[in-house]
Amino acid sequence: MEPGVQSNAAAAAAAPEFPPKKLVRQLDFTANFGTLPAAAAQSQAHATAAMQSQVATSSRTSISMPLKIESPRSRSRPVYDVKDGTPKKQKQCNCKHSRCLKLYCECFASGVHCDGCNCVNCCNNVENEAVRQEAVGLTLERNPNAFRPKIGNSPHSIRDIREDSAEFALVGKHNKGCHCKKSNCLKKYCECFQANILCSENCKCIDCKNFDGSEERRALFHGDHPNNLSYMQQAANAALNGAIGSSGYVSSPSLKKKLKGLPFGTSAKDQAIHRVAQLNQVNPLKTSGTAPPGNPVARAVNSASSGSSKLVYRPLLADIVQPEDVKELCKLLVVVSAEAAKTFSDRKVHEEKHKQKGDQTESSHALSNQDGDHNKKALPDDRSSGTTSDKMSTEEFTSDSTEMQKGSRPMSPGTLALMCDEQDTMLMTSQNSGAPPRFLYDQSVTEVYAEQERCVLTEFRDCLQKLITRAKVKEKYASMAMKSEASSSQQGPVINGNARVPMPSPAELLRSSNTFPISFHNFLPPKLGRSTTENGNIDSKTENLDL
DNA sequence: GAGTTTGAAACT
DNA sequence: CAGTTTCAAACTC
Repeated sequence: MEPGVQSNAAAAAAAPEFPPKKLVRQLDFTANFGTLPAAAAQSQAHATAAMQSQVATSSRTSISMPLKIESPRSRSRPVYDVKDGTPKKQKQCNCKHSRCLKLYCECFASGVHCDGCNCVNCCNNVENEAVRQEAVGLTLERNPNAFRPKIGNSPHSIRDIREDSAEFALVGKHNKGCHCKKSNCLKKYCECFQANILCSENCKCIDCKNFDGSEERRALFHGDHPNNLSYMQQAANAALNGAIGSSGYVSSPSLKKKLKGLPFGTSAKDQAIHRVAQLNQVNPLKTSGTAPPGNPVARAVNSASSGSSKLVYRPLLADIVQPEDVKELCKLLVVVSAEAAKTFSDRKVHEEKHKQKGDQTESSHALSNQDGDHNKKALPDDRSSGTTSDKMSTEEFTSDSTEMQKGSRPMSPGTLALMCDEQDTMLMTSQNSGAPPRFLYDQSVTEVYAEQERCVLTEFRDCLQKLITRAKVKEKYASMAMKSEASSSQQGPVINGNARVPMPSPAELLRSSNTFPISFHNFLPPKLGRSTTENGNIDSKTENLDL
């Protein structure tokens, strides 16, 4: 073994100043380095360097900050197994000429020591910590943001992604943007693609096809590959777990074949798109402001390109769940959440009043009662009408309230991330609705969250169950329709249970059938008042909710 | 597994 | 800042 190449175990043992190698890399959507000590109120470069220094010397700071310097390269760890989604062993670099002291090296770029890598002359280890630190300094000198996450908040959040886009994209944006020229931003050469995000206006790519609404991208992510959904699920899971684990995302051989098989730049359609892209200069995003789908020309081409002769994958739910339904559901859940907060607050107020009343009664009658019973007696009777989980959530979180006050909130990072945008709104809503604000902030924020989460998840579950029922019914009808078509010997290609036959297609049959409602609207719960009117307009209860 | 392609990083 | 070189990963055969 070369002297520079170290063993993983030795590195881990000898490098207590660095986090364990297998730490899940976290997507820092906030990129919030502003939480660094005021003492580090220098440039961001210094802040980052100071952070490394702090970490390296295991010194001060109880401040919440990433212990590990995030990789600017989203292509690195963790790698998830494409089959079961479990984390695989991390990748190892193969550097030969950089001594693992430049950003070429994934490990170095990730801010971790090389650990069981196949590198040559590695200096990214404990034995060469001085050299390494020097390299870190040089790198930061060149680029103060070198070790910051490359993927930041998206300017086009979920709401801006076209609802009818079938493909899945994580919300995020490459801070620097990619500069791809030949990969159409649809290969892992592209940092955006690798991070499973759409190219943004930051990108300077040429002939980009990694935009929302891109047929090529859609084909790549949808196709008829049975595992594609699981890939997406995996990516979503990785994201929810704070990782940008796209590395294992397109790594399946079958999907590679699909990639390989894509007729990039060969079809007339592609040429048309190419021309449009060129008309849009390099990166269409830069000229259209949003995405090519916002560009009428590009949209037209995309639309035309999905011609009638092409086999189109149509999910069974395609006719049931309309884009507006998803939006609608989201709004409903927001309302449910707000309602839950309000209800919870009202209940608490009632409890307080009840308790005070009880105190007065007790004090007027006898002083012999023990104080310790007050809280238990104060538990409201009306809670008995609640569900078991209702009680549980309240009680178990009440016991945590002191811990919560200390700043520790028993909430998953995923939940936090999901709620970070909404929680303030929720609390404001609750306060404005008459709930004692101090109570919310000082005691029961966690309880409110728990209650909201419970209500939202319950509502969502109910919707999904109904959706499943609809899908089953539809599947049955589709199957029947196909059989009848087959028997009339006008058989067309069948994809996933949806026959593409001259006419009438099962979808048309289904649409024209009154047997069951097509629209998702129809089985959204009437709770809180339907949030859409008959003609599909959103009523005043939800229309001002900014999703 | 070797060779090629690709695009970020580094350099001029 | 633009052009070129270096580099290592992704990809192809």
